[in-house]
Amino acid sequence: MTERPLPTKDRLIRAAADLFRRSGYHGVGLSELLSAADAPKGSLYHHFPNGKSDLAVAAATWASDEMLRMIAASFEPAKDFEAGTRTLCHKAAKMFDKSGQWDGCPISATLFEGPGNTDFRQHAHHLYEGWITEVTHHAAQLGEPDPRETADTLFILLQGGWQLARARQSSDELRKLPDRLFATKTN
Amino acid sequence: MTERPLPTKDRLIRAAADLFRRSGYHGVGLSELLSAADAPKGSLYHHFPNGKSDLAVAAATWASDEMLRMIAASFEPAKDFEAGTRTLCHKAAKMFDKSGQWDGCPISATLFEGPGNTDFRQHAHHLYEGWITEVTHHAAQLGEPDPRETADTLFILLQGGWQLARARQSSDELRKLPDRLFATKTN
DNA sequence: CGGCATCTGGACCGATCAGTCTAGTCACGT
DNA sequence: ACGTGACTAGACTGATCGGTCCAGATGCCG
Repeated sequence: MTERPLPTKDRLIRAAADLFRRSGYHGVGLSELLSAADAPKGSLYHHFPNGKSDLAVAAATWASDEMLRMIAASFEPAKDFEAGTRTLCHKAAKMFDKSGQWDGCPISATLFEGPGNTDFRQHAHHLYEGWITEVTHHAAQLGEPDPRETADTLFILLQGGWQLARARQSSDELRKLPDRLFATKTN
Repeated sequence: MTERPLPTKDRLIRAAADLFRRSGYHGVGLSELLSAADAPKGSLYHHFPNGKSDLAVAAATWASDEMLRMIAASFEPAKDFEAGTRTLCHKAAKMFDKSGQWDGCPISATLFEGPGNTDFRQHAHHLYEGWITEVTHHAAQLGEPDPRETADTLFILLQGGWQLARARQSSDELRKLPDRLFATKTN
């Protein structure tokens, strides 16, 4: 992929997304962040005038966009909704393994665990609804009877499944998700 | 909301459970913690020699025990597993509303977002398995065909549903959980 | 009463926190 | 070659962090 001469701003965003997901907003210090991104403090406050909080929003948004891309890449080539769901859960499991099996959801770790700030939480809500809207769209496209409710259910399963996978240190919990969703629903 | 008859140690544990759930382990300072518990620093280090981390483990364990009690109270008087599940989700919804609708799961906020410490995470795993074991027990007791898998699913739904409820600021997401679980499962 | 252990109160510590500030470097248009 | 704005570099600051320490209460035995 394109990873060669990544500009400082992007290095900051990616390092932030990575570290916040691992330790939560308050669990990451600026010094750790900057050394991970290999950037000096001046650059941070040049690109993100409000410092850590601005960077956190950017990092969560970037992570959310990646998730949207993953959703689209799973459902667009799918024959039906079940196939797309299986692909998505499989991709999520791979991401889980690649992350070291301890990280949480990038959005909740960054925004929900962040400052008491209401803007943070509403932004998290906005990003989550973006995921659900995207899934709803594909569910409708693929002829699912109740796309809105189905998308909600898939969101819940992914969030809960990720948590269980994290506790058990096993991405299998994510791979088994579609079975839970479709086991009795084959009509 | 005065807990005056409560001994200092318990006041610390409850304040910690409350605050960690709201802001995560790193998001709560000792000063905030101590003023919430109305206790001086000396008491903390008397009751919890290792300080914040000891207290966090105690708080998470206490919160977990409360959850175990809630599970037992939901399933013991239940005619069947579905009834128990509905009671449990209803109780969870009430707890969600009472918590101010922004707090997360006390265990993951306290232990997963805590220090990189492996002990923390394994303890979280241990507590979670305690919940699942308890639900498995009741599911078996109430004649559910596959108690282990059913308990896993309920755990996933509760974790994911709580997250969605938090984003949407609506405990209805928790109340609707049993419908998602039993809608197509009317065997 | 004395003697001892448990618990409390808070002053104090070095480390680290997020954030500020300014001098210096660099790329690029002219 | 020069000027200008975008960007980097890191020393510095005041606040707050978690943690230590010990003198004083307090309770509970004799």
